[in-house]
Amino acid sequence: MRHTELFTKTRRDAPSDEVAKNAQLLIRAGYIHKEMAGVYDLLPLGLRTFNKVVGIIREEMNNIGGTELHLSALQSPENWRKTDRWDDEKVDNWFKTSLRQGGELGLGFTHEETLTALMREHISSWRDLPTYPYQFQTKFRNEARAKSGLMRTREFVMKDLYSFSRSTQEHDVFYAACGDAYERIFQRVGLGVLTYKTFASGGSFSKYSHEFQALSAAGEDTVYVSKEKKIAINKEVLNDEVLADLGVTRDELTEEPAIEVGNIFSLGTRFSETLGLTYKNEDGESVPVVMGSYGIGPARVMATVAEVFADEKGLVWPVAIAPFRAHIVEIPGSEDVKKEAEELYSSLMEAGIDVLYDNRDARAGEKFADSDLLGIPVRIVVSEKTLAAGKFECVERATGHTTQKSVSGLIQTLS
RNA sequence: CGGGGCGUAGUAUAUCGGUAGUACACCUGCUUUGGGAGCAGGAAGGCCCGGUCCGAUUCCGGGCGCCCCGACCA
Repeated sequence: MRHTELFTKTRRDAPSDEVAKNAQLLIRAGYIHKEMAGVYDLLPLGLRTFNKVVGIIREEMNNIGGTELHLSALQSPENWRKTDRWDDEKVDNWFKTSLRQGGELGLGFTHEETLTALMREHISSWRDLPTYPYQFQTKFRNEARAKSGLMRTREFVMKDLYSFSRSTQEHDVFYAACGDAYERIFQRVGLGVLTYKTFASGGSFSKYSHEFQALSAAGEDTVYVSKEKKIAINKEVLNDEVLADLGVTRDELTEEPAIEVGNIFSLGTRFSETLGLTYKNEDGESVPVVMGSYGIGPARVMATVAEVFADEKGLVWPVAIAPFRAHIVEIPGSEDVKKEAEELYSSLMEAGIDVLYDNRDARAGEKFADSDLLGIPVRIVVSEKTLAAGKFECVERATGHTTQKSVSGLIQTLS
């Protein structure tokens, strides 16, 4: 993409109504726009990174047998009344509205009810199980207090997968596989070393659930971590019994703030029993389906990566989720420089490399500052200097490491 | 939802009971061109409603919005 096609502008100043680093940087760099408290738009650059995160999650979900679908955001109260989650006394973060001709509606904050009810049409035999539908879909949560930029918003896309299994044993196998897939996802987006599969409150059907907590000063959660043993426990469930279960002592753990970037949860038969999702087993008996739910918020993942990797100059993206692989920065000079930059841009595009080409007629200082702020992994400078040298200047955003490369050298490095 | 703070051009800010100033961004021209250029000219602003006052952006009341702390966060 040519920079002149990108309508967003960078800002020198951080917005006065944001304190969170993720929001300040993403807004300054033109990745997102704040619509209101807890509600953000994804601008072209932000959408690119968001989609890369989504792509990684999708691949990993498909790899463990997930099947993508898309459920509605508008929810009829019917199923929620059955599970006793419609009443405002029970669930206080509903956005509710009504139909013109009367009748209540809710904007879904999760999808257990809808999907469980819908699966009654498709699951009737043991032969239909297990199955793992998932979606990337907008959730609405009427949070009492939105905060920390993209970390806690009122409208956000969630990848939510729901597992439908024949037995707890079968469920446990998938639960573990999904946990492993989550580890790969966070590894791939660059949060691997920071992210801990964390023991958390399990609810009525299992002793624990697991949260994936990325250690960060910006985190809202508190976890107790053993970095040696790669064990983490949410503060909410820290007690002697948990310590004994996990074979750690309190002394081995340090208290750390962390961001919950994902969670996996065993639901047992709570929803299937309440909503009547059963199957006939091999003996012809009607048995409730065993369920689990598994969530990741791609925008929160994006914000977490922004938060933990940014430096004083701006964003720093891992290659896997950067909006572009490389940033051609043309330092305006003679027509030859322009021609050279255009040719390089064409060559890289033809080689299938995602590249942003800063073809603006602006000064070097401004272009370098913008390039740093955007955080694209590699900057390729085209100028009178590089033209004279016969090679392009190639700078890694994360390290500042600079090399001189030919077109073929660049294509090789960036492919 | 409790407590605190804030609301002035596109952005970030200043001042003031009487003409609202600055920087960046924007428009025009000239110069400049490897780390957010210079000069000249230009366009652009007081969240809403009410009160006090000769006069309110300023003071008072209410509303709305935003931020922070706490509570809350299947």
